[in-house]
Amino acid sequence: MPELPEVEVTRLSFGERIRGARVLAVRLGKPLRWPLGAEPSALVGTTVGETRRRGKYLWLALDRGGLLLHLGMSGSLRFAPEAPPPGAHDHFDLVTDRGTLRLTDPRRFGAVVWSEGVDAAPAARLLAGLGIEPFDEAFTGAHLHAALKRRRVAVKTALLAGDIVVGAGNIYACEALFAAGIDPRARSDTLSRPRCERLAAAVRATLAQALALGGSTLRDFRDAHGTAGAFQQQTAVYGREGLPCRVCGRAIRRIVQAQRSTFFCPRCQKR
DNA sequence: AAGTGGACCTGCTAGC
DNA sequence: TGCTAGCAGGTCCACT
Repeated sequence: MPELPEVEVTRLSFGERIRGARVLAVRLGKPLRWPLGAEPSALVGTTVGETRRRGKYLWLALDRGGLLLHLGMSGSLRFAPEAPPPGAHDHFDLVTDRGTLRLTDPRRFGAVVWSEGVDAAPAARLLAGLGIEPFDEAFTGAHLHAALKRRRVAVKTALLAGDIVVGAGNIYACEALFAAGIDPRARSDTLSRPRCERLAAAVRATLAQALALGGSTLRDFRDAHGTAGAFQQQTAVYGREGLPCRVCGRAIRRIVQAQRSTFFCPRCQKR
């Protein structure tokens, strides 16, 4: 699910509300991708600080250390004053005096990991190697061009890898490539500087638009209030195999790259 | 060293 | 109606 817009929408929907809350209890469900790495009881009595995002990770600061959260493929967070009894897919509850922050994640690719700090293990190790933030001013066409030059993979694969720029997952990588008029199969080191300028701008614009629409809800994404996103209703290519391109009318194609579906318009997007 | 494929886990849908 | 194959928003790790 959750690419940068969904993670950021989630953060915005509970970060301020939970700030300053006192932790009353921690409840764990089935195992997630990694163990919590702390005794749940050790978190009780601490106070929640700032909620930050890095790539698709969230960092929830506590008095001492904090929690690094990832939503995986199917995770979502809710924060509400009253939480119903945990269901089969509710695998983490942070019960506070202002409400319960609950991770629901059917596939359990998500994670909640306690760490002494963002810059300490294990958080630091998970965040190491992440690419630049797309809304950072250092993410320029020049930066992208230089990074893509060092690879010899399909440009879509390079975007998805997340070590050049973070945040664009399968939906938004497809959408950004369409917006930039670039064939997802084009080899990363063949893209001209001007095309990289267009691609960098398209990545930012696509993510910004998705953010403004509350993200994409394909099946189960919700923000911390329980609200669904709306971006999925206006994708240009993602999930539109066989349907006419909104620009030229040609049928959108689906191919597989790096074991993921890629959608593109064979006329509007060029190598 | 970069590139590729498998692994993790569950649920839903299309097709027979 | 019921079963099965295929697919799903991510990313770490082992291997070539």
